[in-house]
Amino acid sequence: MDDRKQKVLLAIVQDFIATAEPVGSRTIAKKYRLGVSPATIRNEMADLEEMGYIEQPHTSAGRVPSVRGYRYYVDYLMKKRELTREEEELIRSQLAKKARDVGRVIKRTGNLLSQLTSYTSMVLTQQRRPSKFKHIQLVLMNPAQTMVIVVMDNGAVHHRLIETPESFISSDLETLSKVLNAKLQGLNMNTIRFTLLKELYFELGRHKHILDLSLEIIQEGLFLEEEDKIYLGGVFNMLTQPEFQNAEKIKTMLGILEQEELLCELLSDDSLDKGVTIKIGDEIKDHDIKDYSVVAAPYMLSGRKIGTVGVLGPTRMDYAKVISVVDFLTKNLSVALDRVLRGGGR
Amino acid sequence: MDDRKQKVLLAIVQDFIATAEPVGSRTIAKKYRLGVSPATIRNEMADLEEMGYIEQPHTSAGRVPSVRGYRYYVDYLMKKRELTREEEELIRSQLAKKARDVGRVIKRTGNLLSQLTSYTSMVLTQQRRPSKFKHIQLVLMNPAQTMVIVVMDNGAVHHRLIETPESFISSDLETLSKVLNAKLQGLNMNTIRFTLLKELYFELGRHKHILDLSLEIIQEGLFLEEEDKIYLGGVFNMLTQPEFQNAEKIKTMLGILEQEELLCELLSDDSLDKGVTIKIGDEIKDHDIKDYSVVAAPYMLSGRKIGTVGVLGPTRMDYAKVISVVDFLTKNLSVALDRVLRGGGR
DNA sequence: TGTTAGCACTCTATTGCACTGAGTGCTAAA
DNA sequence: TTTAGCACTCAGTGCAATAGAGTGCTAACA
Repeated sequence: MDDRKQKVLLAIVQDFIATAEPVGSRTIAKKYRLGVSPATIRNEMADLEEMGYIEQPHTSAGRVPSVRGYRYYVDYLMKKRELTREEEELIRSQLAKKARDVGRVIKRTGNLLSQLTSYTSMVLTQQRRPSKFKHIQLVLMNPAQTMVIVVMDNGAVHHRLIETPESFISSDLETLSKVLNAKLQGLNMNTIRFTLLKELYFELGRHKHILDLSLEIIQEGLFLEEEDKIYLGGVFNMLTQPEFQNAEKIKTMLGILEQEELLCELLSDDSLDKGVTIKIGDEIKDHDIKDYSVVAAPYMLSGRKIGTVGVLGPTRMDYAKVISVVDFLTKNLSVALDRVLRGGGR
Repeated sequence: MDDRKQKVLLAIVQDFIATAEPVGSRTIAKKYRLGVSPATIRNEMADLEEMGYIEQPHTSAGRVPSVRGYRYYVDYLMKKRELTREEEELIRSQLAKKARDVGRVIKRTGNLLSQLTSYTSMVLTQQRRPSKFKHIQLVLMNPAQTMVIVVMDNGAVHHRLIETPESFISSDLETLSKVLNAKLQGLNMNTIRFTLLKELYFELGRHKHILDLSLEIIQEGLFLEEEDKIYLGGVFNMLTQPEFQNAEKIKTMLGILEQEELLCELLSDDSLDKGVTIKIGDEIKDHDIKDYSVVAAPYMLSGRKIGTVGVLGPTRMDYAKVISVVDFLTKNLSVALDRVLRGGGR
């Protein structure tokens, strides 16, 4: 692909990203000053179309980038864009706000991302680390109920309120807690099951009911927490994009957004990479999603990946901007999370 | 309002609910067999319009119920609808599924509700009960980090990981936990602040850092937990309704749904009532929402209201059906929650 | 006095049609 | 190789005619 073709392709992609209208040869000649006439550009465009980089919605319309065209643009033509002072400032200040829990930070991140890009943001939180039992605590809440709290070594805390016979008193529970803690310390599920159960039941047989429930909660902690949660932000925001004049388009889009599993898969799939990943149109398997692109990047906590941030928008999205925002944001998010999860909360 | 007028109004509301098209006099005469001619019905309709129960989109269109018309229908004309076997069965089976946590049940409820009604469901969880301190537990996770867990008497559990000096050992933390538990038992924030702080700091001065953080977490537990969370379901679902052919309508609707505070307010506002509440169109203050109605009802846990379930749909919604579903669902939800929060989780 | 048939009238929605303008591809000249 | 010129295509727009749904009113009827 010669130099001029690249320039023409770049012009088409940029213009289409900016206006959402098919781009004609005249427009390019005028706006992008390639020093040649529209006719020449038409010839180049005919070539580019043959090569599969651009398409024509109908005979009398201008050209539109194809998925392949976007891909070429993203890989070779696109200039890196730096964030403006204001954008950096906004991100920093939002993430610096004191936040009480992770959920809050996640939500704020999503909104921020959507606000900066005008597309829909997705934040996935992953918990993939296998965990071990760390601590159990039984707290008598009232004569008939006990709170069972289980702490895993990866910092997860599970709790549930259970019914207990009125005969229980605080010190019973304390003893029980102590024994369980001593016996189960640092074990994972496999180890717990075979060696210790009999021993435990023998020793604490009297409290069978509570023991059952406790073990069940521990089990949950060990097995079931590998769950991804996804947060979406700025759906309404994205509707200001010109492609969404049409009710059908909106419906398709909402249809995609309601398939949480699909989105989760989309985001967790990048898991290998460290940096920003870009998926364009039908590079994604799902058919519905052929007119959309996703820009995603993982975020870390103490060097370990704990989730992914992504932006979903039309294939026509402003990749340069989105990429820079996602990149900057994920880096700063890691810092912010560290502060919330560790420090004094501010 | 005489008997025949009621019949005409009923016919108009029913037909409009079913078809979403303005209803003409001929249609009523034919489909609803009132035994009079279209001309007579036209006279009645003119009266009903004058009385404010129906409206005409334009001169050559049929009539459409006004908010007042819907209100009259809901209050006086509507026949109670029983759920079908299948519907009841579906609700029962979905709620009977074993669920691991409340969030899961809430989500499932929302989806169920939306599926049954074809409108958007909203589930609000409220935590309005003032709580007292019940228990604090410090767990050493690794040489440098400690997990602080605070249990409130209403069953809320708060936790956070904090940094601790390496010199700490498990028994330090145990002592600390014990003292804090003994001193702070059953207090609310006001009491804690004045009497005990000095005493505590004197006694445990050596551990000032950890004490500060612990108290902060307790404080959060006491003050900040009055937070409502709302879950929305089946937004996409609702788009199958004929009013959403138009992109603008969809945007307005999504605009409403993105205002979480507004929705929360809408649902928490019914807090007084025990049963199903119906708000139609501009009976709701917010202007955007004038074409929508909300049917809501609270759900309970051990006799105390802990949240609200609602359905948001066009004013033209099938009230009879929605009301019966919401009613049945909230009643069963209470039972299901009880099982999850208490029992063995299934 | 209430009901009904008939009719003129209103207004929306649809259809067909001509026209405009953007944009192309091709050809021939520079 | 580039460019000017030209015929051609096709979506979009505006306009007029038409169809159809529904009304309100009047006068006749029971």
